Amino acid sequence: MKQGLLTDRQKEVLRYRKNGLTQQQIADIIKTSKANVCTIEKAALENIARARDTLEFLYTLDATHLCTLKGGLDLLKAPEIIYTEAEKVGVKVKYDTVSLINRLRDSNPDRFRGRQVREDVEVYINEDGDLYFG
Amino acid sequence: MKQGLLTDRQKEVLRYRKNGLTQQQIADIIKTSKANVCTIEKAALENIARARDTLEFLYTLDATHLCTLKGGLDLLKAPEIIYTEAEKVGVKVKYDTVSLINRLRDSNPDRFRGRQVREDVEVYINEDGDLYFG
DNA sequence: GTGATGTTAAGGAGAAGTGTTTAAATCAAA
DNA sequence: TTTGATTTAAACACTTCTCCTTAACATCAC
Repeated sequence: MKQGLLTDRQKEVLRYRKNGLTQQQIADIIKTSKANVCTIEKAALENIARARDTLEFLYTLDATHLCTLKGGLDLLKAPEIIYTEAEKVGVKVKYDTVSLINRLRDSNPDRFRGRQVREDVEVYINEDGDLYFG
Repeated sequence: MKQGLLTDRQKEVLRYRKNGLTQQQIADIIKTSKANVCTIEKAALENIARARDTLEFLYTLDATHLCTLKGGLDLLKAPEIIYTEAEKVGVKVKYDTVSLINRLRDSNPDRFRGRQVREDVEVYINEDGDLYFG
């Protein structure tokens, strides 16, 4: 099985960066353009973020499905819906209104436009009142 | 940015599996063959393993490069090399000979053939004597 | 402004991943 | 042994990723 998201190239660049080299210096070493080094580094960081996100998802498997935030919904109405649903299943949400909205928006910025939910968002909650969005 | 390694299909299958459904039952629900469900589930688990592996790599960034095991090297000679190098940098390796070899082989099975190292393997060590291979 | 650093966009070639089907193989339990 | 569950392999169309180049743009320090 292929293992690890990062390519050899990406690891190489990350190591050099960790050692404080500039993109130009790295470009000289690995014989390519600095633009390319930038691209490779960016891809590497995205891959790391994706890895984190993937493991984050595993939590939703242990959590129970709470509700679905329908596309078109006003983001500011989400907390009340979630609090109500959480109460039904007897769990206290561990986030206040503001941090709940922040968590929601941070979970996947692409799914929101201003105050509006663009696509359906599934909401999961675990025993601790932790929320996950999928 | 695309986020998460798992496709919707893969998440769907994992959720049904978590709920105890058989591959056949899932196949009926999502209207495909059970073989396909198996493939999707397997791919999902591989992706999760890859995510873990990716984050594991981050540790090597905080570690210092110890040495390179050259292709063709006898695997059984690796521990001595590593112990010697670790001593030079003043760190005690936290693995005995046997578990060191196991860790090495587990790190990436493809890189070994029997007792022989096929490709160069970079060895990293951190302050705790933990080893990472890249 | 000049130079160094970093980012972004557009495009291309090759590699890899995904979902799918079909068919065959393994495995455990009734 | 027969049945249900799971796994594997091969093949195919599609999509996405990766690395690369070139060229332009944005910061920031000197």
